[in-house]
Amino acid sequence: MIRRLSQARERGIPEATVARLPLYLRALNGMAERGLATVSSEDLAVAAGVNSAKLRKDLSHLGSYGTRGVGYDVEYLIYQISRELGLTQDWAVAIVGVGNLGRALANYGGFVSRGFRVAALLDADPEVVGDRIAGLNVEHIDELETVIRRRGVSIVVLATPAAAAQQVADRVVAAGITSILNFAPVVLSVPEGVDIRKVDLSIELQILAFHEQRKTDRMTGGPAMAEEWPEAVDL
Amino acid sequence: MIRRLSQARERGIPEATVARLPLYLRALNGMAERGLATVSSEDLAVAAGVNSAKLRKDLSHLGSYGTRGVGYDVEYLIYQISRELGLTQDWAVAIVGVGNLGRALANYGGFVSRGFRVAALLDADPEVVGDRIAGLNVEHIDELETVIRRRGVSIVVLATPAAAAQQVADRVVAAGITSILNFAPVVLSVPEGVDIRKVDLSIELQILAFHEQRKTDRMTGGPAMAEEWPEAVDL
DNA sequence: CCCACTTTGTGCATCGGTTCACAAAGGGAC
DNA sequence: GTCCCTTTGTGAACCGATGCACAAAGTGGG
Ligand SMILES: NC(=O)c1ccc[n+]([C@@H]2O[C@H](COP(=O)([O-])OP(=O)(O)OC[C@H]3O[C@@H](n4cnc5c(N)ncnc54)[C@H](O)[C@@H]3O)[C@@H](O)[C@H]2O)c1
Ligand SMILES: NC(=O)c1ccc[n+]([C@@H]2O[C@H](COP(=O)([O-])OP(=O)(O)OC[C@H]3O[C@@H](n4cnc5c(N)ncnc54)[C@H](O)[C@@H]3O)[C@@H](O)[C@H]2O)c1
Repeated sequence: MIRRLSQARERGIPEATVARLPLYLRALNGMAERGLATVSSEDLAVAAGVNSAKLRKDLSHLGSYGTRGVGYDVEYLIYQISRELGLTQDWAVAIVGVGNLGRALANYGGFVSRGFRVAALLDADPEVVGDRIAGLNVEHIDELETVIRRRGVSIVVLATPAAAAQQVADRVVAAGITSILNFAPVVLSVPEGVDIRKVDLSIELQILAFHEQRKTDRMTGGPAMAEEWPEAVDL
Repeated sequence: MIRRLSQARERGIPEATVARLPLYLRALNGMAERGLATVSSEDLAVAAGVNSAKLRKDLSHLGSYGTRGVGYDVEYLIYQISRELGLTQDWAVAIVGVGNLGRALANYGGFVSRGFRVAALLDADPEVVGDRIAGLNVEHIDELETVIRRRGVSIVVLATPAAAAQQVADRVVAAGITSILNFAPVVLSVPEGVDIRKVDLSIELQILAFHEQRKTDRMTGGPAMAEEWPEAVDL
């Protein structure tokens, strides 16, 4: 029987769901390696660290791929999620800014594993340009447009200093890129239609610090309520 | 006049707000450097890339620190947000797993700038132990408990391979740590009360790929509807 | 001192996302 | 074929977050 496309398919998958699909995919891959043929929403939910009702609702947005009384076919679900995420094609990624972080990313194996391929490394520093890292030549940022076109790059990872990030982002966007992963601690401004995701270590640590402070406050009997502004600063 | 503590203070700041405070703080620091004394919610919102009503509501959770008709005092607001986030104290951070990524993190300057201090580097590989990185000796993972206690570490950054992450997390938690930033692509299971934040490159790329696919699909006239499962796989 | 102007702080409607709970679907035993 | 058991898919209630819109508060000018 040809499976009916649920009306949910095509008509926008919720953003929160999209963000969890890679998690399910990772859990499923682990299960496939261990030779499991089917999995229940309950088991998969546990492996992915989410609630099983949420998992079922998420999957229902892709279509009706489970079998009541049985669960989901592991391989089939891997294929469906991969396809939905666009991982059945391979994506050429360029890393701009080959410093501490850029090098770590370039050398990172887990990158390649799932549809992503580092296709170019670019930097502005003549000292760095020409270096061979993870089998790739570091090219000069002046070549940006050419490299993007020639290698079919569609995702750019920004690992330059904060001061250069906006300027590089502008060039990258002008070159036709619409997907950017930004590691620099700045709010990038880009035109409508360009997707930016950011990874910000410092923000993550600050959020942890906030909660950590709450925990220790609670133990030591609450924060020092008095101290609001140590030396009264005239507003 | 002593400022009244709003009832919102102390009684839980929304998680979404907490996640944005570091953003406001960063924008404010930039403004302070440029010598601005006060800022309106509108200007600050633009600098932080959010809606101004949201910004005002966020700040209102900390207290009533603005002046109608004028805006917010930059220095004062920096202090209030810093205090709320717990950045007026300094936090000792340990990095476990000193490979590609761990090294980049250890060498990262922006780390120290705001209340965080890398206090220890730990690894299991005898080849790596003893290396001097960013002025710190890499210590053996066996010393974990001692190092955490002696240096007053309260936040641990996990940069080990995925396979080791859960095991290391267990030890770290047993040593009394309740805040972990995890770079390994695994769902860590930890007891109630332990906060985990994760940074997952691969997930970010997959989310970008999803949207990128949608964009190109739209241009090429929608996805190939027929192909649902290339070679019918028997369920 | 009053008035016009600016900008905050928030009540309220709305929205997206989560969770519960259950009817419907399918499998397997006999 | 019938019955029982398991598990999906989803309606509906709920919850937190967002954004509009405006009254209240404060500034500065005359
Ligand atoms: N290293 C980390 O662990 C870490 C963690 C979090 C965030 N970050 C952020 O990631 C970014 C990179 O960090 P890093 O430690 O690798 O810095 P880095 O200084 O080691 O490397 C930056 C690289 O970008 C290059 N560059 C500068 N301007 C450029 C331009 N216009 N075009 C192309 N390349 C340019 C430099 O030549 C250098 O090689 C920074 O914004 C940093 O704040 C780094
Ligand atoms: N490098 C990247 O750009 C990148 C990006 C995203 C995610 N990650 C993830 O970050 C983690 C680290 O990546 P990497 O590239 O630095 O890997 P790596 O192999 O270069 O480094 C891992 C380090 O952890 C150490 N280690 C192993 N077991 C340990 C244990 N039980 N206790 C303490 N240390 C132990 C190893 O000796 C090694 O030095 C991995 O989980 C990886 O998937 C890395």
